Amino acid sequence: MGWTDEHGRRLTDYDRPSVAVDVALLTLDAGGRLAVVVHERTGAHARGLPALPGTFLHVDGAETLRDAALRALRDKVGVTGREPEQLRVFDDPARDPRGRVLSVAHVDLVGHDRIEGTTGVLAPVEDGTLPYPLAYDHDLVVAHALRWARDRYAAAPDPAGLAGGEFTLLELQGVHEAVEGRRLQKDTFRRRVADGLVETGHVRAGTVGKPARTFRRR
Amino acid sequence: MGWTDEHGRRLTDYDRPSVAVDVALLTLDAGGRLAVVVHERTGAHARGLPALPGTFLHVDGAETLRDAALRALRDKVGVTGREPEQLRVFDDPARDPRGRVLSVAHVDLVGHDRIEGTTGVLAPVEDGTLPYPLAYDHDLVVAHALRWARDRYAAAPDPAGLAGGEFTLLELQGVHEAVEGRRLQKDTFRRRVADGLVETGHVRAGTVGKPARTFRRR
DNA sequence: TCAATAGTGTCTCTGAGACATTATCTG
DNA sequence: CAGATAATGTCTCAGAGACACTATTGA
Repeated sequence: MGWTDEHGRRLTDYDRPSVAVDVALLTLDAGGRLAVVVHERTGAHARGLPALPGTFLHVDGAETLRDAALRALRDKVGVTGREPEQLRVFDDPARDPRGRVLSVAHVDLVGHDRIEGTTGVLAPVEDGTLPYPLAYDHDLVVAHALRWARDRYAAAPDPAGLAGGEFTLLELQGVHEAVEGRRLQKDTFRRRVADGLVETGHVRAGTVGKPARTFRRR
Repeated sequence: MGWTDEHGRRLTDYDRPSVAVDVALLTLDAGGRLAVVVHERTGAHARGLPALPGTFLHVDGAETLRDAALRALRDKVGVTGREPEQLRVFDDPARDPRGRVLSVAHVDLVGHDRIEGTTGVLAPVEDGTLPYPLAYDHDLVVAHALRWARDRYAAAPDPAGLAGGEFTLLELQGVHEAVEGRRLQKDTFRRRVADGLVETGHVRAGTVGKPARTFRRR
């Protein structure tokens, strides 16, 4: 790399920060409540508060941020096949006691079924706050992720597919209530999402009351 | 820095990327059209296409991304007193031929008066495209910045204050048409912004026709 | 039959969009 | 006065929100 800048120096003559990625992976717990996947750090070299799955960007090998985020999900909580989205960079110089570490926060939403059997731990996100603090500035990351998810769910019916492939309107409404963090009115909700749904022709039978029709996302 | 990770290594044992900030500073040119501030790079060590004002993050001294963005604006185009906002990270491994450089793109909107007399050059952003290509992936940055600006201007009247402190509704409409990139209907526009404005009590006199009342943002 | 859940008709309110009209200035 | 620009009355349409009613099932 023989390039020099306006002062005649090479890139590597300057001090560089470490760059990490952290992923706020949101999901619903068994009770249908919004939660974020964290991992307990119990090793000899990494103890302390639970943290979001994260890792350092591997510069050798030209890894992208997206690939690093996928690697963190796989290695830290055993989740694969996701498509995390960039949220923002957290750059408080004091955010990591080990040195100057920028964190490129990512966010994704995943169905509960993809979490089961993994090493991830669910931390409920009750009205925007966690039951215990997270490591580094990860509480802040979760707060941003939550706003991102709410914006997306306000704009389209279940964009992440948390309700699964086929669902009744009431099931879909439950997912939206969990993510958006507020109760919704069923008739208003139905009309809001109707355009984005296709009827499957099936019904959800075997319950008390009138069986509900099921839908797919368009 | 004695901290070690789960593999017993220090942070600085890993290869780290260079981190740059680039700022898409949007403004209106003399004709009231949307433009982005670029600078020509004519030095011996940096020739080529015009680029957005940018710089490398200074890790020594614990510089934040925001401070680096402000420094880039001051040193590269002579603009001060702004509040750039983070847009996203561009991380294509091939985006900079000098090596692995992540760019944290920022965006800001500034009144034309703050650009006059600076070393910046205005590149018009005609319906989202530039008249000539920019260095690196800066065309992509501008495209994202434009979307950001349009979203903000769709939500509130002139959030960046491009119209100045006191303006007529038609002047405000001209600013919004330039940023949003479409013609607006005056009566619809007036009602849309009315809530966010306060009447000054003055009128814009000395023109032909009925003098217009002037407003301030609330 | 009743209890429970699903689904819809309809009313109000708000805001965008558009057309046409009225108001007030300069020359 | 004419011409130009400012400002607004009013109509339509669409969507959110809410209430109440009807529909269909199991027990």
